[in-house]
Amino acid sequence: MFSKACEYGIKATVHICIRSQQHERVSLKNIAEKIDSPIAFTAKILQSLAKNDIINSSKGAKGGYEMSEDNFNKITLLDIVKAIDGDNIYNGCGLGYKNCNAKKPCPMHFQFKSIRDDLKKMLETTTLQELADDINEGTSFLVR
Amino acid sequence: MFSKACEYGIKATVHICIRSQQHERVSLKNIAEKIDSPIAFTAKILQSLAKNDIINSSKGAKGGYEMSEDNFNKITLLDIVKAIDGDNIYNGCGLGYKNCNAKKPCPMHFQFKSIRDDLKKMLETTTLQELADDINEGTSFLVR
DNA sequence: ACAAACTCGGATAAATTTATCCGATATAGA
DNA sequence: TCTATATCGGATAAATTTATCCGAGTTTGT
Repeated sequence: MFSKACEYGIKATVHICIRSQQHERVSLKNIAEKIDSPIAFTAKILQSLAKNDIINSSKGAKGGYEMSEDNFNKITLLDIVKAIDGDNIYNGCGLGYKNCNAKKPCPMHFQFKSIRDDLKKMLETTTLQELADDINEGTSFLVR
Repeated sequence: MFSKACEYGIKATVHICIRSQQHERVSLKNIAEKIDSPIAFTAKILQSLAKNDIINSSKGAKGGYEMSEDNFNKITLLDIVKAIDGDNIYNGCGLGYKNCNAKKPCPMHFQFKSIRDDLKKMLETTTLQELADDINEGTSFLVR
């Protein structure tokens, strides 16, 4: 469904959000350990999340990544997915046609559209804060 | 969403179904031209569809691919997707965890599950016959 | 029996995604 | 100012997906 880069990006952002709620900055090393991801690859993903203003990064000693409090309930899964995988997964045609629309639909168009719309809606209504809170409450689990 | 191999596989099967409704066998070359796919790559995909009993292949002169009439309304999109991409897209965890379930859910688990279930339901209730009929009626389009 | 028209399947190659390495640069603290 | 600790970012490598090539085998029709 999502690329590995995107999976890592979501996990990382959730972890950063949780720690930022506790006013703690986290290092790349810490993140990669927590979410069990390759460290250097994770660095690239975090860079791109930072460039997209989803997280903030600080260089140097005591540096690391954090999320601004304002962003807790502003950033959604959609922001992350869009930044890493682009919008193809919830906007693109199921058969890969570039010119597929209601006027000239591919055979799967209408069946697919409602699923894509649901997916998009889910992504854009799920905030990082919700995800973090669930984990804090023990309702869901990031680390296995 | 789906791999390119899977997209080609769906398009090819729909085309084969349409021609089989007209009692015509189609060659690899004809299929690849119609669905605008790389011919040799398409051959591999057709081989795997044939091995999964979704289509039948015949070697030699006048050979090619066809679908048995019985299969028109038996084969669904799910059969094709399962044969080519596996079941991960509608069964797998959104964050890639292998041990993600209602008892130990990942942060996206429940939001995702309903979408995956919808996707699976759509795939397993859409038959090749329906797709072919829509095209025959001019309601949808395979060739652009 | 032979030739033409096909698919099969193994070996490669190209493209993309995932992953690693490392020097450059920035920051905190002694 | 110096050192330890971080991220940044460019180069490279490994793995996977996509795509190509071609000889072998099969079938039809002559």
